[in-house]
Amino acid sequence: MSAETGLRETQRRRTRRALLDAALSELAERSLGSLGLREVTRAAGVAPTAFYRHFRGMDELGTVLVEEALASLHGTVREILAATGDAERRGEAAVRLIAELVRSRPAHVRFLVRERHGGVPAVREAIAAQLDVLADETGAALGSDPVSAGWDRDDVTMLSRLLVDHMFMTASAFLTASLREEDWSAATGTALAQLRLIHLGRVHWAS
Amino acid sequence: MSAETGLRETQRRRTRRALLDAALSELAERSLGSLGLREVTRAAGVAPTAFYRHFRGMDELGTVLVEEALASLHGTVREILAATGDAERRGEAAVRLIAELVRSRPAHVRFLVRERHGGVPAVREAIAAQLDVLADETGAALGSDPVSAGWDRDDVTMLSRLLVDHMFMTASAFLTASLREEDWSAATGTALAQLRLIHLGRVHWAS
DNA sequence: TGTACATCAGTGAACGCGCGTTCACTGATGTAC
DNA sequence: TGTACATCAGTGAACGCGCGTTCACTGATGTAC
Repeated sequence: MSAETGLRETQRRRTRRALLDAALSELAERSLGSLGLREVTRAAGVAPTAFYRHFRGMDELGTVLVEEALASLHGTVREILAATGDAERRGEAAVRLIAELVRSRPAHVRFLVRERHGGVPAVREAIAAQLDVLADETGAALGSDPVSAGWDRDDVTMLSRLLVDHMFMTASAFLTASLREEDWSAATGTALAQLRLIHLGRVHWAS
Repeated sequence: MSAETGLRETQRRRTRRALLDAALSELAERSLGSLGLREVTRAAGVAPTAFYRHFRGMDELGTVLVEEALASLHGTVREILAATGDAERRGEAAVRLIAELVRSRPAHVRFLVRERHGGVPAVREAIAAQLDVLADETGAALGSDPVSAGWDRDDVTMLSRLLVDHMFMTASAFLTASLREEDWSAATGTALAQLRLIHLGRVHWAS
């Protein structure tokens, strides 16, 4: 088959992944700006010098993590926007999909939440730019929703931003709650109620 | 007068403040976890060893910054909750007070926004604990508001959290917009519209 | 299939550097009489 | 007010350490014939 790859390439990819995973794992309790190259290679089980076979430096590894994490998020947002049914059902789908993202890729989500306002300008700006894109996509989806018929551009924008920020809020709550099932369902309930309240605001909006 | 202090004490306080201010200044583009003791003393214009006359280490300086920043924020929240008038007026007061806080203490606000989800557990937890207190105070204020009469505890809590998170959202938007007057007024408009929408949700809420 | 050579992911030693922390000190400020 | 002593904020030298980066290397994998 055409996707066949040699042993060398397979091993190369494995090491690269080990470096990225080691970094994500270290980032559970640290921030990107304070993470060192030697810490990553130590956690990945390779010599420090092996790092340079895969990345120019920590900045480049950071960039790759941003791309990976944003791809996960982007997929989830598209699924949320594609949800059908009444407002309550779509809200439930949104919260469920966010919960699934946090469960399946906790390190990616934590990375985004932490570095969104974090101390590495390039990473912060890359996340901000992608959130603008997500807000635009959300805005486009809202535009084709009868509830928002006749809304002007600024109002759609302010609602999109509120929803995107609420998604982060919810993701962050799930991360904090991730240990106790009881906290997890409380976070779900809170997020659902907030979406319900925002929806009521939309229904009665008159610009 | 009893508040009289000697030259020595005056100079001591000045150096301590210089260290705190130097740290806040460095934190404009960095995160606390990646900030070193020598960087702080260099920026403050004192020898590295002078640091130990004031703080046990960087952790203790971080703790003091948390206390200072949260005190600023707490004051603003109390003023917001004390605002009177109809919903529109109270919303305007809230956004104006947040804007004033960002203008008067940008470094404190940036510190809170950044370290709220940042890489130093002790700082993150101290901020989270204080935000719980602010949410409780907000909840108490909502409880004595006719619009929320008859709301159950969980609903008041979810709204308080939404409002506190929205305050952070708004503060963060002001920080990002701080350079251009045009962006600043756009951020004000967005925040006001979001509060208006949330208020509409409250008015039509039925648990 | 077997052989000879090329590639290149990962290694280990070595480097210069800035870090946090210790220590004994200095000299201005504070205090007792 | 003047003198003798105590305090203590800030200093500068020194330390051991882990960092990022360089370099020539090794040996398994890939390729050409």
